[in-house]
Amino acid sequence: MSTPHSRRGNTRQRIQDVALGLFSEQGYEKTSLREIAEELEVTKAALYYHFKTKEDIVISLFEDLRGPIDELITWAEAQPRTLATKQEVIRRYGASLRDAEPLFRFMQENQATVRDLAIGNTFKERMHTLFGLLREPDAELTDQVRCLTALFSIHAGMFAMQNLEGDPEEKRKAILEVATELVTAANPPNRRPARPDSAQTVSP
Amino acid sequence: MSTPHSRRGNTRQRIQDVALGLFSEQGYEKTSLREIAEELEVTKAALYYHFKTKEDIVISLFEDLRGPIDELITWAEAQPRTLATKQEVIRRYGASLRDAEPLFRFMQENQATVRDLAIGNTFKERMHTLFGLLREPDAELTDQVRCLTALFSIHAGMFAMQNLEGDPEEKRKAILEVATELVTAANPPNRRPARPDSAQTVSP
Amino acid sequence: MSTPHSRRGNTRQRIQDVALGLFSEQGYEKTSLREIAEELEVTKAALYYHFKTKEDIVISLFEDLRGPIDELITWAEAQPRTLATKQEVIRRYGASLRDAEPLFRFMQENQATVRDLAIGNTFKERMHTLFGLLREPDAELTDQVRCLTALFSIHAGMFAMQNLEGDPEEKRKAILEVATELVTAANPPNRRPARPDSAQTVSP
Amino acid sequence: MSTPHSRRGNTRQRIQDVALGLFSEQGYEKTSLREIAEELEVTKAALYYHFKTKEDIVISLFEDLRGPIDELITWAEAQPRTLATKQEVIRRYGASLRDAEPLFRFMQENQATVRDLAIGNTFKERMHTLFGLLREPDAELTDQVRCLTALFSIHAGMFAMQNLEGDPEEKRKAILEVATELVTAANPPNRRPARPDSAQTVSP
DNA sequence: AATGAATGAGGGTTCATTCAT
DNA sequence: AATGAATGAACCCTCATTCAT
Repeated sequence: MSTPHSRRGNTRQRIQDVALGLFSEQGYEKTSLREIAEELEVTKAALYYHFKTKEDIVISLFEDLRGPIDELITWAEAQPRTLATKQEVIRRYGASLRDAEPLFRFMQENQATVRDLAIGNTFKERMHTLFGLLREPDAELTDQVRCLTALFSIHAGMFAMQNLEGDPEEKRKAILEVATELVTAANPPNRRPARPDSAQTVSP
Repeated sequence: MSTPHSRRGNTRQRIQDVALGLFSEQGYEKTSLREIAEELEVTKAALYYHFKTKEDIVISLFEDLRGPIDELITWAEAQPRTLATKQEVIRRYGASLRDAEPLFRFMQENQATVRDLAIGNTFKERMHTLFGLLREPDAELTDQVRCLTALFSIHAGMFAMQNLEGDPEEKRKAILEVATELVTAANPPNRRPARPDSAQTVSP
Repeated sequence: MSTPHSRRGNTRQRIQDVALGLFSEQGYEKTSLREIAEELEVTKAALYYHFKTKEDIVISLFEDLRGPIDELITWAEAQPRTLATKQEVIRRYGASLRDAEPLFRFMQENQATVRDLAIGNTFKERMHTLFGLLREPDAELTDQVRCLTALFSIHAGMFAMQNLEGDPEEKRKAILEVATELVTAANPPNRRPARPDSAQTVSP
Repeated sequence: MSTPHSRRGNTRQRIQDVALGLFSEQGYEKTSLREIAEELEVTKAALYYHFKTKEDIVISLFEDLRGPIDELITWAEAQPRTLATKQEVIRRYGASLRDAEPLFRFMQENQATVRDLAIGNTFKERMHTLFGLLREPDAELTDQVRCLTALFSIHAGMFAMQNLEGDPEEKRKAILEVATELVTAANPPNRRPARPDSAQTVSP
């Protein structure tokens, strides 16, 4: 079962798994290919048979995420730009994240690295597109911030709350609830009477 | 002004400045001491005259922040645990961040690194303490999330909004406003009617 | 014509062609088997089906040249050691070179490599034998140099003149003419009145 | 005298010496920095203190040659374009070569490498300039070949004759003599009667 | 006739760090 | 207050080669 032979055929997958684990645990730069190879009990050179560079491993990891998020964007763009749609975007985005938690942890904690990893920009764009789907361009600044915060609370929340007591699934729900609230508040039904209570920013 | 002579005596400071700049621009691991030294037009060895290790430079950077935040904590702990106090905590925290923006950007984008940098834990604890000052331990999970999100929106918002149009100072204000709202919502005056309507925040 | 099917049976030849092309373009060490395989759209392992080692590919290339040159030597040794014979040696040698230009370019530009490639010595010996056929052992040093230069001008000339304007075939002719002149000058008909002006080398 | 201490200050020079030795003995690609470092009893990293890259070592070696050859070119360009000048060019060029024999051997035997070493082109240009100083642009093709051959015989001759018996200095003289002859033959005094007899060079 | 998967050795390069001066 | 010279460890990556299939 675990002889060199029986492993054939799934090495690529195993590399991805181990790499993601280590990258998200220790950071990208601090994880060496030697380390990955050792944990897999293969040689570094074996990694290079499956991936052209270290960066290529990361790229392949991101590819798994691309699909779901692109689908989400495509779906949202086809919907009417209503509050209900936006709330559903939040919900679905949260679901995507749950399935890709380690990868998001990696992104979250290695932003400086991801930033110039080429794939990084791709992702930033996706985020910006999502943001564009939630906000109204002519809305007040505070509303824009609400939408952004909604998005980020999903990202950050997941990891920040790991230390907190409580059932993970319930925490997830709570995060989504708050994010939904934020989006809701940012998209008032009538649009004119810009939340009477809201900040003293505009209006007399 | 910038002759070798006029630099006398402030090299330590200059190292910190350049290091912080590069760390927050490129990330900690990707910034080498050689790079720092070159930008300062001194030798690497000179850095070691002023700092014992690379990590020591980071530590010294964090020290500038320690004071203000410790003061904030001390102050808050001496206040009554009211909503007003919590709102003031948010306000003051936001102010601290503005003064230390590059350092926070560095923290934000190099979490994986900062995490095992010893000083990292110190900071995490501070954050946790701040969090403890905002939340009510027996509050509902969503309220806890609100407080956490308030804190994070201050962190993340600053950088995420750099791409957004608009006057920086106004954006800052908007972020603080949303954060304040979140804390406010998380600390309802009466405590019973756990806002089902949410967001509408204040009201009599 | 170039479908996988039509290639059947001539892979060995194709490897040689591509290898020679790359070796002479980029040098032996800088050309990897991966590169050769990729250009042929086969796997590296396929190369090993046809050749035992990388060096073996080179050896096989040289083998094509061995024949013609050995014939030339055999022929020359059977002739009377006259000037006419020597001139014909030059002519024939030049002809061999034209047919094997890339291989000679490879030799010329990778001497350091060829030198310890085993086949290298074989070739050096052939060259020395040719040299022996042109020169008179008891001739003056300058005459020996003339013969050597004749040989080299054929080698080097071909490549050095690539940058020069002019019809390739005419350039070839010009090179051969000069080489012939050199050999002629090195083998004076009478032998005694060794160019009165020439070096003070021998003398009575 | 040979303690780590007494070596101080001349390491750079020692690296150049050892590197040139090994490069010209074994070839550039086959000489590893480890090898150079070991022969010097320093670490590879020490090499990088003195030279930015492996290529940089080669460049530094070529720099020693640049001066003399540039001087030669400058001098020649200031002279009248007579046969005597050209003969003197050959003489001086030969002298330069003697002082830089190992480097020329390296160039000669690693052309494929030198070709894409950046400095390689620089040198090729110098050679072309020298060639331009010897030949008459409107001369017949054979005369052009004579000039080129003159230049090459100096290069190649040096190494090719190493295997030949005889005093090195005398061999050098012989080579120069032949090269001079070639240049002389390529620049007939009267210019019209394009020597059909050639080679007999001098004559009264 | 050729592939897929892997290896072991080694490549050049960079790093944080040290220490005598 | 700072330098010049060097180290040791590690890095990512590439190579020629092997072998079961």
